[in-house]
Amino acid sequence: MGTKGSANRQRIVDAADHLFYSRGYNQTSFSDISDETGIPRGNFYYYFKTKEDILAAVVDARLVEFRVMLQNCEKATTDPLQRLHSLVQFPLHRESQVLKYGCPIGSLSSELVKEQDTEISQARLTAVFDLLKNWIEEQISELGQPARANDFAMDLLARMQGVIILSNVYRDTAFLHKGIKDIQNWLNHTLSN
Amino acid sequence: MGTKGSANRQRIVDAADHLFYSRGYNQTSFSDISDETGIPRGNFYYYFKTKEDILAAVVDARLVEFRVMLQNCEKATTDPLQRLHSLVQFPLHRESQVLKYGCPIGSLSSELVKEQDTEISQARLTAVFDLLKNWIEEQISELGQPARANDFAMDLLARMQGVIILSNVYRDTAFLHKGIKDIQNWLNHTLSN
DNA sequence: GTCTATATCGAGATAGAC
DNA sequence: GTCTATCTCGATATAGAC
Repeated sequence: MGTKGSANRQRIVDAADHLFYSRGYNQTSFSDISDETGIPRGNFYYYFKTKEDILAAVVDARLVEFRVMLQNCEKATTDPLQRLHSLVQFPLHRESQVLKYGCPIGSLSSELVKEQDTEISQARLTAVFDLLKNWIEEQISELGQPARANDFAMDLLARMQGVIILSNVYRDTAFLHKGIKDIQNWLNHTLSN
Repeated sequence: MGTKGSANRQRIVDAADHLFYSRGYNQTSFSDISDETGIPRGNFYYYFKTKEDILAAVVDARLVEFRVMLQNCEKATTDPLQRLHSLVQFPLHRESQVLKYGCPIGSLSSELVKEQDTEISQARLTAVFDLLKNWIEEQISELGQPARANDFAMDLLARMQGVIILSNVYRDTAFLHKGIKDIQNWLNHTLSN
């Protein structure tokens, strides 16, 4: 175990990760996390100074989760276009959660941009978007179109967020599938120049 | 004044509307609304039984705001395609707020889908999306393509939400403008069949 | 390291005077 | 209709025993 070892710490982060996703950060209390882990409230302060510190740990955890996801996209194939397809399909592997709770980074970001105080977690949040954005840019560059990489990455992220939001609001599984298919068609069309 | 008359009631709704948008529903307290209006907390309960009742009134107010916006789109021109362009450009008229707080209906919806208890406001929220969706469908039908109306309306809403989310997260004014321009190009291209 | 007990604060909500 | 005073609860956070 490193500096962040301890099984209990990890259990707290896991429960918080799940609860922040399903209920939202502000709607999740220490009691909720305590109920889910069986670890008493007061104990949290041995591992974290504040609730915001737990949030930071959760965001770090999501960063790791997304890195793993991207690595899986890379393992699947060496073709950058296919890798992008792999990324786009990812929400389908989490379909029921996406329909119920939206995007793990998009919905959390939306909640945290409203935060008046803390600007700290703000930077952490765009870090997850940046991770995806940079990875997409790499794939585009490998396709020999580095000049379009930035614009394209932003467009792709925007489209995915839009499809997920609408699917979530209407709990519309058909639209989620159709929206992703449309993005894939757009991928093929726009990257074959 | 009708059943919902009273200047004070209106001032409460106006302040809540603004605060729910800039801070979020759950992050806005009665004290916040009291500070902004000068009306004491206890007084709110003369006009509303619960905080959720205030939320319902705010959603109703946004419904009215969006109806007015759509009516303005209709006044501008009789051409359905131009009316859609008018709708798409709307976020630019609220640019600074959109960059800071996102979409008034999108961000509120994202916050409220997480609500475990109340299913009431849930239905109210999709009502605003439905208002936009139905209006878009009307325009498409008038263009003689009623079969595509539903799919097209969902796509358009998803694209706008996506562009707004990314603009908001990165506070990227250039992307907001570019994203809207891209949607307009897509509008022209896809509706000229 | 782990747990209980408790402090402190601010939230939504109520009662009742004026 | 308007205002003050107050209730109750649950939130984050702390102290200190074991």
